[in-house]
Amino acid sequence: MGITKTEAYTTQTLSLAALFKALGHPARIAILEYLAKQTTCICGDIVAELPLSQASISRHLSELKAVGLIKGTISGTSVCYCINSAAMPNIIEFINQIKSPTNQTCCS
Amino acid sequence: MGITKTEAYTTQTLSLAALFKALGHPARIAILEYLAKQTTCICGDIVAELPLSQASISRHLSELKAVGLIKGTISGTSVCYCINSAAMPNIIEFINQIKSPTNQTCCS
DNA sequence: ATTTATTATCGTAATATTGCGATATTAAGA
DNA sequence: TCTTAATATCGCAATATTACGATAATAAAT
Repeated sequence: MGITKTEAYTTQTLSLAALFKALGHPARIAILEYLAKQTTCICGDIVAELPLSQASISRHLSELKAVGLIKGTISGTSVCYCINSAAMPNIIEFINQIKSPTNQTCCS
Repeated sequence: MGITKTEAYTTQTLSLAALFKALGHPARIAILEYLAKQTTCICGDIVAELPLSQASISRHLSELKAVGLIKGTISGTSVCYCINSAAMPNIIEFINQIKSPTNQTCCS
């Protein structure tokens, strides 16, 4: 990312930014869309869904997991992934706060 | 960002990712929080709000503007900024789609 | 016309991200 | 135990991001 002055922000701001950063890559959006499309957890066939190597997918999955957007459970030789709905309220709350009632006196 | 295989994703996935990427930096979160805190547009005093140089703030503002999260209108020698609520529905829709009814048969 | 104020852009250095092949790790099955 | 299968991690090269000082651009005011 280049140099970021992390010490200048609140923990909340930093964790929100981290959450959004994890969402800020098409492969990770695609992974989440795929997981959401299914009605159950996905154990193992995510690599086949995207045109990326197994190593790259694994990396993206671990980033999504690191910020709590997905959960993974080991199941034999494979891993079951599903979306962690618990991560969403923070995002929704922020967006609601942001889209709030600014009186658009000049930018209209 | 390193190399990203943009050609492998749908336009919608790419633009969602771009939107989230713009949100994925603490300075930009802080800018949006500041804009939301006000009841009117902000003309000019954003630089004083954050511990970044004028050049850096300007860059962050233009990134937010590029993805449509804020609007800016020139007003004399300064620029008036405010949040563009029109950008939010896409985000909310995606999050709602994502947090949807996965039967957590294994990841619980 | 000159100065002042405000914002944008350029150029550069430091650091982060992405993707992949290769390899390690872990668990199941023969 | 040896092999197979699935996922994770390492190391590297390519590229992107971030931040800043310096400077340009633009508009108001004198």
